[in-house]
Amino acid sequence: MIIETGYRLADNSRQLRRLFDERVRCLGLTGPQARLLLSLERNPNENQVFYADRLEIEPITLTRIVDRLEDAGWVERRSDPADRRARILHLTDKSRGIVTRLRGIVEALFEDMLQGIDAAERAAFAHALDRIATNLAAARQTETING
Amino acid sequence: MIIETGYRLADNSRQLRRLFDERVRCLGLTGPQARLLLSLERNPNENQVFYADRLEIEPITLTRIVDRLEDAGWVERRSDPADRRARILHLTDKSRGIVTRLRGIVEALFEDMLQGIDAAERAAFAHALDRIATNLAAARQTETING
DNA sequence: TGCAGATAGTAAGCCCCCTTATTATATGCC
DNA sequence: GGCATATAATAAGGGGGCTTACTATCTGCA
Repeated sequence: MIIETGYRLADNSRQLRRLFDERVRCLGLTGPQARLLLSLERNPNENQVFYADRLEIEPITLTRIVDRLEDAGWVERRSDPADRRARILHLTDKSRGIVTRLRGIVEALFEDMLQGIDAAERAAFAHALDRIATNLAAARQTETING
Repeated sequence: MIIETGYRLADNSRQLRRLFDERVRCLGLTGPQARLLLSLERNPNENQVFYADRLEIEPITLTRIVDRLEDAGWVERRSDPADRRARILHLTDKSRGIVTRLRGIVEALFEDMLQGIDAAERAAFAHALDRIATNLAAARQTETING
């Protein structure tokens, strides 16, 4: 029972990720690229470390994503006048119009996902997810300290 | 609210995957390699297409994983006498002993994850996950037909 | 029988993710 | 002021995921 629940959680999120990737593909974006653009709109004018932290990926991983987005004109790196090591990321005119569509895709996706689940169930589900997030964070913390 | 729940689901599963990857790493295995070994024990004597289907990855992806597992002596490819195109995958003496430990890691992982969630909550959670799986499968089905 | 279409496995090439290591710059403390 | 430490970004290199395309083989049907 526990095993099944664990596998089901992992499977669901893989499907969720795939569906998102498929739906943003028609915009010429990969999933991670779209996630960065969304993050860039929600929290503008930050450096690369900030967004790597937000997306929970390593800075080097973000660097490569930004490389491709910059090549394609979706994103611009500008020097931070206050810190010569840092680069501030900016949306471009090209990408600014797309982000609205991305938000629509995200909302539709989550709506599709939760269809047929009523408010009470959704609340219980969200609560369980919260607890799981806490448990997983604690487990990783323990790992880091002991291992 | 919906958005938060969607993001939380995606985040949780990323954490779950990471924790699994970290815990099998001390055995000298990557996450996908460990998942294949577990699948290989549960359903022995099948060909590569079968396991690709089980792990929900493309055959070419499985090919590369098997390449590395075979190089490291964790897995053996044998010709299928009934179909000259196919290769049957086998555990080796080296890997057979490890799979028990892998099962223990999976059980502990899911236990850690669900800690503090009582039986009724777990059942409701599992039920919601079922519904979500159905919804996501339906959405991907629609996608495939229309797009 | 014989050919068309399906299937098993793999190659090439792209993107994402990581660990480890390097360079340039900031910061903190003596 | 000067040095140790921390931080921002990137490079190198490996594993894993994909799409597209190819070969070998099997299967089904005329």
